[in-house]
Amino acid sequence: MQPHQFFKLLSDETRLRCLLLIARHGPQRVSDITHALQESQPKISRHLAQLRALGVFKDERQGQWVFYSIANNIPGWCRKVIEGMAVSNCLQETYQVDRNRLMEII
Amino acid sequence: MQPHQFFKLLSDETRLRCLLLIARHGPQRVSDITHALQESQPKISRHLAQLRALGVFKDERQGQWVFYSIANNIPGWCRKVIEGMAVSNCLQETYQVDRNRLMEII
DNA sequence: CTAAAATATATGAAAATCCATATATTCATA
DNA sequence: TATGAATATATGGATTTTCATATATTTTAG
Repeated sequence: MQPHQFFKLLSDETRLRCLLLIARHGPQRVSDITHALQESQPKISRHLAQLRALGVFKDERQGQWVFYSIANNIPGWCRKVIEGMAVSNCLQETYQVDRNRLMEII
Repeated sequence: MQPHQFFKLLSDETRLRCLLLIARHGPQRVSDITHALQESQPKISRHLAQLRALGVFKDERQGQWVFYSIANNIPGWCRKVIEGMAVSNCLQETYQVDRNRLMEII
């Protein structure tokens, strides 16, 4: 994965919201992410597929649900960016609202 | 500056090459960046303008030349991403070639 | 000193490409 | 059949790039 490809994933706010949610709350079902972000299911599915296509996410079916999570073999520099974001104060209200909506249902 | 906006800047390889070059070699003239990256002058100029528009770069005219450099008031989390990249092993051959071409002329 | 030429950078306009989204549909599982 | 997830298609819009040219500064010729 080339740096500019990884950053392109982070350049879309929907993908960034998915990533941050999973970075902080672990593996999640598509339906729960869809609810947390209040976006359409196809939209979420497409963005998750992009994150998976570059190896940032992995997916795992469990019965009727598909769980997405951060792939365990992502490069160290990617992990550093993700974790750096999760702890920095750069995160606006949106991201907190997503987390709140998620925590209400899991 | 919102995280996804900053990452969008980094999502273009030309901009990323400009940024890394300046992160590691300090303020540079447009013409020298153009030479190091072997890209057209308008192309470089436009990408530098984007980096400046979001406050990542500042520019300073010195006579006939314009020097671009990293703005001194960028958010800490941006600086961390930039510096993290500069020291990581994520950088491919391209970036090293840019640096070599720059060092031949400065 | 002045006018013209050369150099450095920026920009307007057009073309080409890429991207995100919505809707409808399909696939997979229970 | 009902639910959850993925995909096909169409479309609007954004982004990138190029070409030609404009602007600003410095150098050179007269």
